Amino acid sequence: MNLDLGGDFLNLLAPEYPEVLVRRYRLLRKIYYAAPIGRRTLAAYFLVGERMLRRDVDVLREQGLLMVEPRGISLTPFGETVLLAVMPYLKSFLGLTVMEEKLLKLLKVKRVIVVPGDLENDEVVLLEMGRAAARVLRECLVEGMVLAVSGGTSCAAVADMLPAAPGPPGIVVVPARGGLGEVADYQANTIAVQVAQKMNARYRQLYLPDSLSQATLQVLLQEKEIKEVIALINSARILLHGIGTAEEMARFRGAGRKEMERLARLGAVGEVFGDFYNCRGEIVERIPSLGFYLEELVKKVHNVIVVAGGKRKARAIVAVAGNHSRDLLVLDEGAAGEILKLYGAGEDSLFSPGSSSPPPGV
Amino acid sequence: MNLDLGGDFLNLLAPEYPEVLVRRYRLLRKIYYAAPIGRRTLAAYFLVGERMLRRDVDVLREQGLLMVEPRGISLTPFGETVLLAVMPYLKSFLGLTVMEEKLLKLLKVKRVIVVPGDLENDEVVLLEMGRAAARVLRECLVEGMVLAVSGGTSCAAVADMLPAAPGPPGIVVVPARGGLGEVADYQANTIAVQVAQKMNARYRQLYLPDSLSQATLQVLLQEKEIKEVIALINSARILLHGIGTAEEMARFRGAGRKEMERLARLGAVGEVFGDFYNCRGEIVERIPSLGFYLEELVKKVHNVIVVAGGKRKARAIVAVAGNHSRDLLVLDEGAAGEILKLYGAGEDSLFSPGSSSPPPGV
DNA sequence: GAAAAATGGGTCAAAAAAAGACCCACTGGG
DNA sequence: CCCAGTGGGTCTTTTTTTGACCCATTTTTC
Repeated sequence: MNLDLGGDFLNLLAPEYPEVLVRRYRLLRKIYYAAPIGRRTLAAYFLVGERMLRRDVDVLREQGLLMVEPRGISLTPFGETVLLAVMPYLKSFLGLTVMEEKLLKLLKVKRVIVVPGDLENDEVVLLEMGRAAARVLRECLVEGMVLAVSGGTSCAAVADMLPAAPGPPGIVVVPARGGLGEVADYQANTIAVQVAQKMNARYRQLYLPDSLSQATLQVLLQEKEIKEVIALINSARILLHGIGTAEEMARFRGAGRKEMERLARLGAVGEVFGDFYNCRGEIVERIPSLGFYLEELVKKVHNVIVVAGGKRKARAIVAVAGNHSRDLLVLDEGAAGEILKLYGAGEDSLFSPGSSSPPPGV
Repeated sequence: MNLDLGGDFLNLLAPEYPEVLVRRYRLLRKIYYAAPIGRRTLAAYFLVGERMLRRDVDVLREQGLLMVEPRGISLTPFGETVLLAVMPYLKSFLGLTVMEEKLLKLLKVKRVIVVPGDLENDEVVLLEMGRAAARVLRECLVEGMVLAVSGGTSCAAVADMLPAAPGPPGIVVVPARGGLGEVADYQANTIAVQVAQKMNARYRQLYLPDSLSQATLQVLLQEKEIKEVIALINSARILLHGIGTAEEMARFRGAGRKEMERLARLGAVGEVFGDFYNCRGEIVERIPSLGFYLEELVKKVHNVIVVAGGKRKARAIVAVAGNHSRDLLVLDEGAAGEILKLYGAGEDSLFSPGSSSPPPGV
């Protein structure tokens, strides 16, 4: 699709246009996810004045894209259609399509989806990523498969956005790891349940705290229930997981200051399943938790789907997906832009303010 | 190219954008043809305030598309590049591409080029049409061919825009008709000379007033000089001509009121070479002028190129090109839109104010 | 069922941007 | 040499935008 070039040319004639376009799109998207929602709530969300937001709402209402009712603002059916239909064009327009192509070359992934926006500015981006991943996830499901899901906000978003419709028969959903001291909503166990219920599938739980002494772990691993679940995990054909930054994950696991410094010295930037990766994708530290590690698992799994977003995760994503094969990577524009800025030819964008794009001059 | 749909979707989010886009494009184009040109002159041309025009100029200057110097405003090399490159995208954006496809089906022409804008609002459209026709014309030229050109402003524009570069050897340019009482610049003779000189080709002139008594005509036709030129005309392989509206042409030939009424009664709407066509493409009246008529000529000619624009010529164009084979029709958005409104599924556009496009609502 | 929170619509004044109408120094072609 | 035409600057007026409210109503919550 050679729309990009044309879009760029057209933008030279009306350089102020992309900004409003993106602003209105974000508005539309937010309403889609939060409807019915009020004017003031929206204004607070986007950190703009109430009146300013009102103007955009008025324009979009006049276009028949949204309706404003006493209970709040929502999309019209037409608005929903447009929101969905406009996505590929907007992606082309924003250069996300070429970003995807660049990332395909840069990373060791079979497929890349870049979602417009930045997780760190706009939380609906997380839902959007979840929706994208969920759609692909459903396509991958085959009768009788075991699906392993990890924890974290990203995976939770996938579960959230998964349409509630029966999947193929015989699917079993298992958590890909034990419980971490997280909020229940973001635990692998919780997410596994949610996914299974939406698809009307079976599920198993893994009651195994993540941070245990080796001795205790060995004892627990003899338990029949736990052994069974671990066997299931190891037989998974689909694996869905997120990526953590080394710093956040270490802090999260209650690492002391000494340990943090050690990780930094080792160059750890990304974390998955207790394994810490440096920027070249080498595992520099692993927290012995369960009897399996990601690397062995990944080799047997048919489809590995990764979901991660936000600028701050750029390095972590490259660390994990740069040298280890993944089948699908869903990320956001913020992370994608940062990755290309760090490791490839960077492209600045509109969603992430601060990096304005000066015209090429003559 | 499915850019149109995307453009439409994107326009739903920013409905005010197409207007500025077109306005800036017209500005750029006008400067291209009239550079160096001053702010005030431009403002007068577009019928807008000086300050308003200034803003657009400022924006485009900041984009590096044009430079403003003491002698006036002109395009930068980059601006010229953009102006040329943006054309196909703009045409898609404005729906001209689909217009071309519709016209191909509606009319009996092998190829259609619709130029953005309306001749009647913006005179550079004429030049733009001329440029488009000139480019194709040059492609058609083969060594030793005879090229017959007609008169009128449209053909004059083609001659104007023809790049001054030698064509294939042995080309002979002849006027396709005798002199009409027109301004010299628009006479077929003049245009033939201009075309020939630009291509460094030979040419012949036809000194034969268009409106003569049959008797006088017969005498003149015995002249060796004239017989030779007529023979050349009849051997032409390329024919370039415009289209006149019946009314204007009749008035132009000094028709009385009675004759005008007669033509109207006959349903004459278009005129070419003294032949008047009704809307079904039938010749309802012919002014005996030379020994040849268009129909016989067209059959022998390899390439017939027609250039005509302006809303008021819509009916005439259909009358001539609707039932008589033509190889290339160059027209403007105004005429194209009017034709489709009259004879096909009309599409309203931005160049022709007055026909705003309301959103489809829900 | 009542109270509380949130909704859209409206209004008004302040602020900012746009627009119009100039004047001025200067260039460049005739 | 002159003078029409040029861009730049500036002033005021007008329009638009923006912010900050209040109000009647609906919806939710307790």
